[in-house]
Amino acid sequence: MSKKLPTRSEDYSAWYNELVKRAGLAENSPVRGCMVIKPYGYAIWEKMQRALDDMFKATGHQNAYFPLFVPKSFLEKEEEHAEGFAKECAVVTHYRLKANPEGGLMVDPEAKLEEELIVRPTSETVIWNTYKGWIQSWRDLPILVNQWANVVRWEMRTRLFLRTTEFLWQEGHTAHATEQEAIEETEQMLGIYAEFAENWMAMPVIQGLKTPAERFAGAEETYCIEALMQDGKALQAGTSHFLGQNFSKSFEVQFVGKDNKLEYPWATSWGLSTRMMGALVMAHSDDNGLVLPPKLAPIQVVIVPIYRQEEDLVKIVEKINPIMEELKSLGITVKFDDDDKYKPGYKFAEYELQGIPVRLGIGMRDLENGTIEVARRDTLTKETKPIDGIANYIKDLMNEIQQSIYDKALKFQQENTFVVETWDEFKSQIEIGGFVVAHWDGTAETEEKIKQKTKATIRCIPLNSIEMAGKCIYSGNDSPKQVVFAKAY
RNA sequence: CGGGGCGUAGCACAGCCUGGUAGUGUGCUCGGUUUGGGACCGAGAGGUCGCAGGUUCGAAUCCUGCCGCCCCGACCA
Repeated sequence: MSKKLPTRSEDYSAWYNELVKRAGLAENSPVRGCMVIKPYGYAIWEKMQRALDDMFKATGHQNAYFPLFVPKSFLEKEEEHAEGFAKECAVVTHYRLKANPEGGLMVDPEAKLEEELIVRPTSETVIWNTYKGWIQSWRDLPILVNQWANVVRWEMRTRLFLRTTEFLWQEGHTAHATEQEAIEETEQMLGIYAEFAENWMAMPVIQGLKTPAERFAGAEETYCIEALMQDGKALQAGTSHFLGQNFSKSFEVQFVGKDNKLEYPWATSWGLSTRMMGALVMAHSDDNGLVLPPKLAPIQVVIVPIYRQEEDLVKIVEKINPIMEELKSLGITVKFDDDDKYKPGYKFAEYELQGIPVRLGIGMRDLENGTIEVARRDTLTKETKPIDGIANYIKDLMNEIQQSIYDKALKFQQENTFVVETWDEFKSQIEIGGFVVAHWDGTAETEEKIKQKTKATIRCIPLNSIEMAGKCIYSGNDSPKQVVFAKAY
């Protein structure tokens, strides 16, 4: 195996795949389209889970768990939903194997299920079937539930983290007495996703609405956050759906309101998946490996001792122990790497590959001078600092790095967002990449034509886009506001 | 499902065209010297060459069939 990663600019895809594997995040599994998330990758995912879960709880949500299997009849109930997911479902048809006369095992034809079970591609149907039993009165509402789960979508082509057959996510499913309340919930959760992306992942996003063509199957309105990757392609990073009364009607869920009238509750659902791991990699990493924002780094500081003799190491340990304690008491996760199987240079490269935000180096020279070497992963800069007061310095540095990674990503996003007025400009800019802001006449036909001709899709209609009359770049018809186009993952 | 490519040591590959009984890098094991940016020297372990059949005195190499994987498209909250 070569020691160098491929470079980002030469072959982005190869760089990404190699990085995900080499940094110890995940690898392909022998099972079609599925991946193995390795301990280091999972540790980052756990930090993401924790951050999101805290935000969900702070807004009154609770966790619950619903079945993996969806009876086919459930999936059929909401027509658009059924149509949208039908093409990508794994289906359980039998419940038993038996010995094959020719060796090995075979499906027992006697054990055919009367009704096929679908491995959930999403849980709206099982959950609304359950909510039927939970909701009778306005007093039962709202229901604010989230589940952490795995889902299966049988996509034709897969990519580590970005589109795997099985993936992990959270899906929130809420029920409300009024339309207004449900819309507010949808928007609130989108806001939480945006806050998570920007404050935790240090990844700026555009919040917006999907066009009807890009909407979740069965939703009245789909809100999303869209991020820009370093190769100029967009990535849908999270979605929040206003489901109207589609599911409550399909599953015949009704409640008696304060006015003693029967009503259908209003629903939302919102999800964010392990795809965010891919986003994290593609948003910040460089040719030396991952760059993790401190808030999501499983290890925030690594200390590498540099020594020749065993007694030198003892001296270093003596010096470093109180600093480790101090860092821990400041809430910083720190690892001291005295593994003598590898040389310092090897360790430096390895921790850079893993994106550890700060590396401290300490050797005899430092012990004499009362100093320590501080290396930043994000800027790849090194400086020698006095060892006194180093813990507090590191504490501040964590915040500075978090901010600096965000600023860099924001600058990249801004520099790669282009406003275009004409079809020619549009075509050439889409080829180059980035977010392309342009007028659109609002029709599905135009949207489809543009997609066919350029492979660009409307990523979203930004929530903050201002009303500004113009002409559609494709049809020349009137357009009330600009939308964001891009090629997407 | 279409178009292209690949299957040889843990990993990455060469060898195949022109058949002669398997090699390089890296990783691994042991010993020694090293240690402030991926160390060096020496010794060693590790492969039914994807599977099945055929041609041949002889097949990783040629032929046929099958299986698997990757890339590009179609598909994709």
